[in-house]
Amino acid sequence: MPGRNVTMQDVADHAGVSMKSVSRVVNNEPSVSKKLRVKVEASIAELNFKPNVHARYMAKARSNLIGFPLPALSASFFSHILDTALELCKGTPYNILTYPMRRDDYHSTESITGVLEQMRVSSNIEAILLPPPFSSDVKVTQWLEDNNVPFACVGQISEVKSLIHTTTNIESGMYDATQYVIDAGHCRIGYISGPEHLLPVAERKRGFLRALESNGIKPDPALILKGDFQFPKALVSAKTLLTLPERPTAIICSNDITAFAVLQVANQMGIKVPEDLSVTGFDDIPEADMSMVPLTTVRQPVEEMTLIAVQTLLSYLQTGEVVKYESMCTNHLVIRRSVAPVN
Amino acid sequence: MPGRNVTMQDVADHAGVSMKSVSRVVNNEPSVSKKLRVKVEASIAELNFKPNVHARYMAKARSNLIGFPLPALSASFFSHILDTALELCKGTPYNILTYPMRRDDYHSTESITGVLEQMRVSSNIEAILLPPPFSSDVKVTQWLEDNNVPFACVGQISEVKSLIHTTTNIESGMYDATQYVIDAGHCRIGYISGPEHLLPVAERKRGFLRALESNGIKPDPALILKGDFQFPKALVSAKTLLTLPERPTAIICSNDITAFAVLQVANQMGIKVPEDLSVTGFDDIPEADMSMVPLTTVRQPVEEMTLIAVQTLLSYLQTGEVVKYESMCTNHLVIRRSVAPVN
DNA sequence: AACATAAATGGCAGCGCTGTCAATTTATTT
DNA sequence: AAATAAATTGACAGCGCTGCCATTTATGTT
Repeated sequence: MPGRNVTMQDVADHAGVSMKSVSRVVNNEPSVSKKLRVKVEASIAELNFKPNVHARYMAKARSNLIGFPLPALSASFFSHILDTALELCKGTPYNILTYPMRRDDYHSTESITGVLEQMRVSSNIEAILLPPPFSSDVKVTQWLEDNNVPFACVGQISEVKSLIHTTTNIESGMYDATQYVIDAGHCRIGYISGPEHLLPVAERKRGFLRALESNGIKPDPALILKGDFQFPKALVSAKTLLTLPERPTAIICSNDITAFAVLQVANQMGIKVPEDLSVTGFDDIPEADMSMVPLTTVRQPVEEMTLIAVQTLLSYLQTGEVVKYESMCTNHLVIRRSVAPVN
Repeated sequence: MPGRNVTMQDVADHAGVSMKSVSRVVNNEPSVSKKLRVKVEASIAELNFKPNVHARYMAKARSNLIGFPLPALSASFFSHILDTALELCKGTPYNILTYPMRRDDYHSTESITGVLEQMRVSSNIEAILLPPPFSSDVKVTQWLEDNNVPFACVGQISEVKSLIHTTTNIESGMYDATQYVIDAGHCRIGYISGPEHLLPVAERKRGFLRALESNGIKPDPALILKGDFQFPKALVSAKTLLTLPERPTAIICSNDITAFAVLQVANQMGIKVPEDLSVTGFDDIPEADMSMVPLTTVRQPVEEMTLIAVQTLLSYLQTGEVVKYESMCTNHLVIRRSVAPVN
């Protein structure tokens, strides 16, 4: 066991200055003479002093902590957000405190808000960076608003006003994807949706429908299925669509996972993609590019959204001013090889 | 902004008892009368008191914190570990503190240990739960040992003794996979390795080689390639293997990502899997099952390993005794559809 | 050179909690 | 019922740091 840790007082004694001076150096406060700074920094280095975060959070009225609830989901997506956010906090006094959520925790709104409450009260966080799927859960955002917790949403939309919502033109992203498929000559086009009570999911569908309409294609209810974004159910939907007497020549999926299911079922049935069936996804998860036939899909600019969300949060926390209320980033179609001209 | 938070003193005043009594109730200490407990719990509920973690970590000599460095990698794998670990901490005084690592942070050993040092000194963590890839980085484990930080490794092996290593019979897992392919009649078998300086990666290769040998197949150097576990390089390796004048009828990959690359290249070249080419992976990441042709691969029992690692850690922290030094879990072949009898 | 002003440093309380030990209440024994 | 032991509760310091304000030192002005 390592012995007692080096404290600020130790450094002060070693450098022959007051503790407060050490504190000033550590926190880069102004009005510190060069001489003092050099001396103290030497002692810090020699003793290998690291300030104790808990003590700091205790002493400061403000914790300088931004909470980030980390969903226990397959998660390159969240790593991406987190990575960007951490990068932005570098050089500011602020820090990200991740709150891993257990799977159970986000089935009920109650336990989500329970965790948020925990973050707020126990750890004294000053704001929350809210990633999907929480960012589009009205009950969650409502709770945050009711409790006066500043928060910024990444990548989704919600009716409740956060400090800032970063979102993308989801509707037109899906419109573009659909148009692209239509341009390839398809007109019997299947669609597998997700949990439509979430606004962004509904948006996706609207984009699809609008593209159909503006091309004079009447939506066929038999070709439009409801899914849940999960693989197992998507498998069933895909099979349903592909065993139709007159099956679609293209299937548009509301997320990439669903598209993978379509790919798998098609392959199993001997239907060739993209020759006999075109498929598109949404999200552009990393695996979309690693798929057996690389998936044409819509990419959300996660990094950009996070950047805006965190910058807004930081500037709000530091100045108290809100710069913008909503920011629309543009997503775009990533064309790979899962769509081909109709046979 | 929410006003001042409810403190333990507030609860004490409200209940008309001393602060220490509230503390006792909150911490479930013995020798608290039922009457007191009821009274205090009522006040806690009424005031919605939540203890401040920072204050607690300050006051306690021991922080009751286990650090978990969270690699910013595509990460259902880590969520799984985290989830299991959190579950196990429930009901103990211990907690997991995640330390998200930025991508840059784990390219150099120096910055990894920098982060670990940070965890140890700044947050006063008592132990570390070490997931891959850190768990097989000797420099990291060595550093932990040198600094007397108790740690438990999940899922890898390393020469440095941690409190406990949980690992699997990697070698024989790969042996089984190879044997399975050989049993299907293949004898021209390609192999794409990973970063072999990591022990577990070397183990995988040994298993492959041993299976070849015990079946009297001489390893062909032209068929054995070195990769880095990443998709782009795997793409190149796959192409190399499949454009060979006499190309292999099966390719064994040292991880699933690599196998995906093989699948993609084969598809692009019009080589049918599994009819014309059998492929196996290793790890059984969730996407293995969602692949266009579901991947036959070797599954590591992550949950079991985490369970053992965390339990050992907890019991060590609470009793000071070390129960075991190494634990071998068994992985097993998950047979799906990417392997078929040789044509 | 004497004074005013600004810059640099130090002293001390207190953030919210728990550990130690002392004070009080309750139960047990003779 | 008094004396002793056991259980329960409380008072207070202190964990390591920062905010506030007092003090010292350097800088500028006439």
